[in-house]
Amino acid sequence: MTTIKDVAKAAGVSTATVSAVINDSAYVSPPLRARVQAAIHDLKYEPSQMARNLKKGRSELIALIVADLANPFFARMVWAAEAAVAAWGYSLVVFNSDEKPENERKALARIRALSCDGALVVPVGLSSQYAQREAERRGFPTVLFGRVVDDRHSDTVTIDNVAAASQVTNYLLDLGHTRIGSITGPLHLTTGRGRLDGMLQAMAQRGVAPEPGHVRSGEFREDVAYSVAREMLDRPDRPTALYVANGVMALGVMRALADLSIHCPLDISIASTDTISGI
Amino acid sequence: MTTIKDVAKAAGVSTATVSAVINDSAYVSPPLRARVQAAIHDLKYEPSQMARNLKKGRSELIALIVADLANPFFARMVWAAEAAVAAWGYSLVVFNSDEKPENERKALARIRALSCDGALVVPVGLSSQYAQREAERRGFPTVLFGRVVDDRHSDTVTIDNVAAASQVTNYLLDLGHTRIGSITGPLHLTTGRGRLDGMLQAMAQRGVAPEPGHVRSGEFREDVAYSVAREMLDRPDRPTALYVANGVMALGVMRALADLSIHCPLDISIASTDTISGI
DNA sequence: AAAATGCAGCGAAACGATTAGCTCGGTGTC
DNA sequence: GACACCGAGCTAATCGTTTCGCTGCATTTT
Repeated sequence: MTTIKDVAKAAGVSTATVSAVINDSAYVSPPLRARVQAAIHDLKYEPSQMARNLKKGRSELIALIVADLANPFFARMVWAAEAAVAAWGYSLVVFNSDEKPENERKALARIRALSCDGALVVPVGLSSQYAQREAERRGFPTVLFGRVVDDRHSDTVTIDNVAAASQVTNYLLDLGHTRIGSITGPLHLTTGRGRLDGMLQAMAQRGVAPEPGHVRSGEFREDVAYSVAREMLDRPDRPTALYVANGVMALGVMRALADLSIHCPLDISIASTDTISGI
Repeated sequence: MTTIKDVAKAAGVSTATVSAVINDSAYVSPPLRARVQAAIHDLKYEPSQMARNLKKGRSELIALIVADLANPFFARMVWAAEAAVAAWGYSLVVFNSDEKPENERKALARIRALSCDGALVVPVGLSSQYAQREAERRGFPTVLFGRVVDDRHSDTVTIDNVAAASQVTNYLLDLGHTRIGSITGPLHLTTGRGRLDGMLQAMAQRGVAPEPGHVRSGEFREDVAYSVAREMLDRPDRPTALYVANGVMALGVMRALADLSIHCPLDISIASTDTISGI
């Protein structure tokens, strides 16, 4: 590999001058600058990002840890994050915690080792762990996404899950449904608990109570939603409308409907938070 | 940050010994080893991956350049690639060329600068550019995925597009269809050209000729497929079956069908290479 | 003319690790 | 007892940059 020293030698200048030319960090007279640039070109020199990183203590790397890369919603996040960081000259390192705290922990360790300049994390959300981890994160730019953890020291981007669920439930109520069921996510996550709460609130406000068997929780997975839906819907007293916690689960529900020959929207209404294209 | 020197000082040994303990690269007597480990623990020392990289010339980073991160098919590739590299202790840096050669070129440059240890690339596929780039890539472990470019020096993973399209077309023919149309991808890509060729071959072998207006090409995009499908299908002489080049385009076609109140599979059969969940 | 100023460019010390080569004391052999 | 040998641990060079502080030289000020 050709280094800055080779370039310096070829151009008959010091490495400091080459560096100045590369980074435009100091005035270099036109003739020297030209010689340096010619040498860079001739030798096909490219600065080593690694050496630069070591010296500057920054890596121009941003990390993204998502809770489930197989979920199209989070896959879309990769797309968005890549575009954003690329626009600033950074590169994106992607990790999948797969909803496992252990994987998230490993990823965070690796991120520190790589000296990433910042991290975007969809936390797996066991708040106790975050408390202990908070100290480590202190001073390291981290933004939590989607799920709120009990950690008042981290910037977090999320939606108002309760309000969202409440709105969608009211919409179903307005359509005239009274037998509304729900398949929600894990209740230890705000995206699970909050959406369920919002739905229950909306129904309570209208004086409607969901039947016990019509409200079920599960993981944010297509197959889980499928099983739950098959079970819940394969009975005469099934709900006439279903609020499903997220897009992936809605897919599972749709598959269950197809298998049970229940037609949507003819026989049942399905609503969900965060749809994914294809539904 | 705490460095290897701090640890060495705290443990009363040289940095070489600390390094030996960390990497298990040389015998260190139990007492010293214990002291070093204690110091590492006390100081919460973590080796700087960057410094290590610089010295060893490897980054433990694998790059992935996909042609379109918004396409669920490639998003799924991110999932698979992340899992694979993580299993080997590497991390995945993701780039989106967005089907633009210029972006791909930039990503490749960045990958070299970051000293990634290898790259997985879904090439945008203008072969001329690859020829000129081949020299740069020489010696750099690169695997091309999905699309074959005119470059006999790169390892490539792909499917037999012609055979795949041929099979699916034969299936449609077996169902009794004769008015089969196709919406294919860009013809400068093997995933575009090959799939069209396979379809035409299969039809020719059965003595069936597609109608001119029933074979159209476009970009691998949902909206493009939608427009083309609307136009092609909103006529009385529309095909009774359609072979669509990929999953994203099939989504667009399905949307067009819904808008035109054409029912699938009642009124028309739709087949595609690489479905995406949700259809 | 001497002193002061400005400035282009250089030399060398970092950054934080790995590792080749050396030292130094203890064993084993003749 | 002299010699070679061995093995644990250290010293210092190295990876490829950036950057602080210095050197001369040319110009301006007194």
